[in-house]
Amino acid sequence: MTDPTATKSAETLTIREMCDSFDVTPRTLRFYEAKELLFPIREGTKRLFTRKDRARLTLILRGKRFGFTLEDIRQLLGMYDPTGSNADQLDKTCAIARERLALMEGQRAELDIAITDLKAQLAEGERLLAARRRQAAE
Amino acid sequence: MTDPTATKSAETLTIREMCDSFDVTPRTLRFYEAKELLFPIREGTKRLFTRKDRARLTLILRGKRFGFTLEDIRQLLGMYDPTGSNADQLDKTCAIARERLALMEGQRAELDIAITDLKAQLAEGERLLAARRRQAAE
DNA sequence: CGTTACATTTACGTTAACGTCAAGCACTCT
DNA sequence: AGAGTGCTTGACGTTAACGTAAATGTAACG
Repeated sequence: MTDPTATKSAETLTIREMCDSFDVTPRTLRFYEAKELLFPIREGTKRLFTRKDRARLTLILRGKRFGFTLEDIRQLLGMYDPTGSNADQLDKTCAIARERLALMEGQRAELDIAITDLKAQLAEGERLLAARRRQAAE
Repeated sequence: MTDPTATKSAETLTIREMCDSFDVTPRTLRFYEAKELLFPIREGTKRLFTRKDRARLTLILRGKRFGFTLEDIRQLLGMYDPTGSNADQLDKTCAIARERLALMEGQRAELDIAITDLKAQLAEGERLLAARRRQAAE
């Protein structure tokens, strides 16, 4: 037992299980693999997604929601996974991370502005609506 | 003076002035006009951008930074500009705005998570780097 | 052993948001 | 009048991030 060749089941997910739990299509997962964002185990011809793949996918999907490109995300993922981290590779990755961080904090500030703006406009819009309803009720 | 046919200058900007002050290309402005996001005055063959256009462009560019599509943004702009706002049009626009608002607040929450995550990873990365430098100095 | 049910690869299609010519007006300067 | 500069309208090209279809494989079920 715990046969090293028996990589299947329990800890790993099939492509379908993966799709269901993350709400993505198989095409997307294969695409991410082609772009070297995920590295599922190949059991014969099929793919088996590990815990690491799941963690990475979580980060990928999160990154996407902020307009980062997959290439941006691929570089950032180096940060979360220390494979092939020689000295100046890690250094570069840190530099990238600092840039992104600054970018994200700027984005947060802008988002706050946008939220405040939109709230104000919404209030105004609803004020107008209320006024019209009063008008219509006369 | 204040000739109503003389729509040019002072209050309005040419396409180039517009491009320079917003850091976009002419192509972009024409594209936005084609998509009905901007409505510059046509002085003969040329475009003249009004104060309203500038306000709209500010909002467009802001919206873009959060991954909203131009179509999303076009709908939101109805909110900020009450032209053609009959009763249930305004109502719909408010509904859209509320959705977006919820979306943006969710996005802000996630952004906070992502920032915290990235900060932690960055700290870890730099800790590793420091350790290696001590190693290399021995 | 046939077929049903997914998985896989290959490859072309699609959408958004512009970029990049090409060719022609419109002004202005000389 | 000629030259230059900038603006205009097509119209085709491009990139990212997948969608979708076709052909093949394969694992399990009855």
